[in-house]
Amino acid sequence: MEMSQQQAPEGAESVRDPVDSIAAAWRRERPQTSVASIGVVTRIWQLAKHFGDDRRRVLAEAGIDSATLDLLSTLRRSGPPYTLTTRELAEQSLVTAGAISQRVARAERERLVTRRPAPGRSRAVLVELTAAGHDLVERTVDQVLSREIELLDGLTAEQRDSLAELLRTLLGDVQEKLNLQGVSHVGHGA
Amino acid sequence: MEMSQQQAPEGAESVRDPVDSIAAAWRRERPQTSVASIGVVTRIWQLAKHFGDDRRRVLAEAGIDSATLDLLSTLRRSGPPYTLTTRELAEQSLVTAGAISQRVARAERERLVTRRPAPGRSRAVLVELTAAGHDLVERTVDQVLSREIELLDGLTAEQRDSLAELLRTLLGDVQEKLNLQGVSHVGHGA
DNA sequence: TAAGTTAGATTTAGATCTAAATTGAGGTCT
DNA sequence: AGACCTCAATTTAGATCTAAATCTAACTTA
Repeated sequence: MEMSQQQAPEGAESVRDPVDSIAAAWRRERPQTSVASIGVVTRIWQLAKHFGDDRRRVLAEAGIDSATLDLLSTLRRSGPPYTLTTRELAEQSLVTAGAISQRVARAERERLVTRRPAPGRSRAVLVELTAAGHDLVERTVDQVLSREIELLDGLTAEQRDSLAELLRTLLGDVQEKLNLQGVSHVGHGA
Repeated sequence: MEMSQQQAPEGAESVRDPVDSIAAAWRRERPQTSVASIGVVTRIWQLAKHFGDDRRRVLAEAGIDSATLDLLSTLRRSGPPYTLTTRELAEQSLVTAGAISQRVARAERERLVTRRPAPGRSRAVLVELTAAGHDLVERTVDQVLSREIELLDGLTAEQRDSLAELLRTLLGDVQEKLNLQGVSHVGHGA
């Protein structure tokens, strides 16, 4: 249950949407503040919030949550034998190792995955999709992705592509700056 | 403590970054799946995660969390008398009314805001920034916004502006589709 | 005015996450 | 061999959020 908002137009120049109003308000209240990032960062933040909230609602009807779908999708996408180590899962999911342990434990409790020590000399743990887990992904992934396409359909294909291109550049920069390399999708992350 | 990731190149065509690999993996595993949204949605999701994680780290050093800064910033930005109703706060923060109650209760415990019933016939509650809350915002907002500018500085000014423009369009569409109107910033939301 | 309704804020229950502490298998050094 | 060390996974502690239940003041209506 998320809130919505209304914003009265604000400062001097053209205030074209509520995010512009935020920048305008800062300029008015603290003229020395640099608001150059707001138009990009706040909109990314809000879009992610909306996408995430919407996905939660879509998935609630299917009886699964985003974190679990993220886990199952990562395994499904990896192809047969649908098995990854917990480390590989953590790398792709952008969450801590502790969160992965908990996600796997939950999914295991629901019989969506199994967990076993890797053969050989490693301490790794292998997580494998069960038939039930596989079925659940097949039933839900397309729902989630079609809903996303619906949410994007106000953009022309050209706009969508230039947006994707700019985001790719930015994400690459940011990951480099954070000394990270992140990924995942359908799980937002799927 | 978030995880990073590495991705081996994948499918047939040009796989240019880890997000492309996700789309390529879906095309390989489920050719009927529509992956058109992934290049936009997943990148937005990951960027929001990185921005959020980074902000958390920046703010931890200053002894404040993103949710509290979001609250204080919204009040600060609104200008004198730095007072808003809880409803106004919820509208701008994109979180539930319950979350706002809890945020305000925490901030009140730390003497960063005060809370009192609105005069007149309404049931509204007025939340007002204290001097300590005002000081804390002044000390931290610029830190947060400069850090964001740093994270964006791989883009040229033109790229940043077209990105902001495309995001504005998309956010407008999405809010309309969700029958919402959302906002906030410096709080990611600030 | 009394009963019932509405609307906004708060509280509660339950889930999830991060960061830190712990565990335990393997490997190393002497 | 025995004592350490290292690394990955797990567990724990604590924080926060959503959704739903509750509370209560302000209205409505007969």
